[in-house]
Amino acid sequence: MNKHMQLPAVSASSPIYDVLRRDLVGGRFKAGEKLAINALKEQYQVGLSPLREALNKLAAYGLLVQENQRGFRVPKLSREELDDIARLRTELEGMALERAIAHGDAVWEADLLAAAHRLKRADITLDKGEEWERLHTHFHRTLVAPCGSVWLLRFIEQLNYQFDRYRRLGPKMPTIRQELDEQHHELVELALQRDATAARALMDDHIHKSYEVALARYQQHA
Amino acid sequence: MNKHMQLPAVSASSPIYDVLRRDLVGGRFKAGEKLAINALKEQYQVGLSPLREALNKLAAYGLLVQENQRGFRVPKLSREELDDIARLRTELEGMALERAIAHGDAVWEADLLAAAHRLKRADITLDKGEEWERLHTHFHRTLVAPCGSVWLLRFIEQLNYQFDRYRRLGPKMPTIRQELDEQHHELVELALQRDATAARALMDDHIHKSYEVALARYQQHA
DNA sequence: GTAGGTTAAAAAATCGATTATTTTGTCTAA
DNA sequence: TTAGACAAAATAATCGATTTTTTAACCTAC
Repeated sequence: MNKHMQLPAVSASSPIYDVLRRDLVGGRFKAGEKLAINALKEQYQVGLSPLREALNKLAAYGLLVQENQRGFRVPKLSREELDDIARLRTELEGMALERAIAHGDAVWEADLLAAAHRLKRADITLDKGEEWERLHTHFHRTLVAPCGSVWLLRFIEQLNYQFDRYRRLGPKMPTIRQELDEQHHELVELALQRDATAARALMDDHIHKSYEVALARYQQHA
Repeated sequence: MNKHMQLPAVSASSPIYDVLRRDLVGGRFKAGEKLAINALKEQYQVGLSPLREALNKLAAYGLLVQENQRGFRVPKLSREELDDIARLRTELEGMALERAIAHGDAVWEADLLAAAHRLKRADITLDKGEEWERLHTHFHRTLVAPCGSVWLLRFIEQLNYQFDRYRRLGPKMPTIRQELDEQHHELVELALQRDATAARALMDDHIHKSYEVALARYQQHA
């Protein structure tokens, strides 16, 4: 495992919190939808208190909107917000990648290679979309992990969840995905070569391509 | 009021949440301290459910640490984290300020002047430290408000709360504070002149000076 | 005297029920 | 027909009590 710093515990390991976050990011709820708490209670087979606490956390985290005395709602999607998220991702992940390349050690290099390999394997045997998502998230996290800033990592994680709400609106697009997957490996190569400038440029392009996928899906979605 | 975008509702207006956040940022709890929920319940005269929901939100927001089945704890302070926060503040607020200067309109200019003036007034009649803090936060928020990025504003807000946990460790330092206050007015001037480069440089310096204050207090605190 | 294990006390988390608020439907009057 | 007021239903929020887990104290055996 990584020896990197202890995160200030964003996700207390409450199972219902994790499950709900996964379902929100994965698009199991419609954007703008109002959550019927009692229905959720049954659907997920949890008590009211743990459920409400999870919803509160998710709201603080930006994956739900809490309205005064009227419960919780799935945030709306908008072109403007997608642009915002993609732009900030570019800035923050670029920054983090540069720092990671400056500080990452041999363990990081090994982790990176492993994460990229597992991702490719999961892509070839392309069952289990959820498993691919997990590995994809893990790869991008590994890439920036040794950037040295706990807070930067937190923000990047948050932005990625938000971004995925758009990206995962539609079904897979095999051609563009293959292109993106190749970039994953190129990113590893550049990172191992410690070429921060080229890596950052590629990361910019990678996020931009993902953005175009997300945007297309968002526009089809309407 | 501002006509700027609807934030994705970070703070649901639960009164206990706001009060607790203020007290956490203001240093009414010791860093590392374990929160006794029943004591809080009495102290703040609230029920268990609203209290726990507030604590959960604060944990998701990074102002508390939630440990598996052992309640909530005030996060520890560390030199490394302070450095991290200050550095990220510099990057993010600099970015936001540049964008705000590019997009801010006449209403913004007026808001800025008003916020700076109120802050100075509160400083002269220097009673009510809490009121000064409110106005200070409001000034810095106004400065970057029209940056056009909801998420950037969220992250900056979060970082400022964290930063203030360090800055507010000790009593006022009149000399350095005066210097910082002058910078507030200079920031307004540069913003009105739309000199993004100079404004950003000044902001860098402003945050750096604040950082030195915070660091001194943190070191005295041990 | 210390390590390991058992029990008692304390605290956190959860549950079921109650209360308060909002939403929906219906009726009346203009 | 429509706007407004009222009542009923639905839903959210809160409360008090119970259950579970952790922490502390104590005891025993080595």
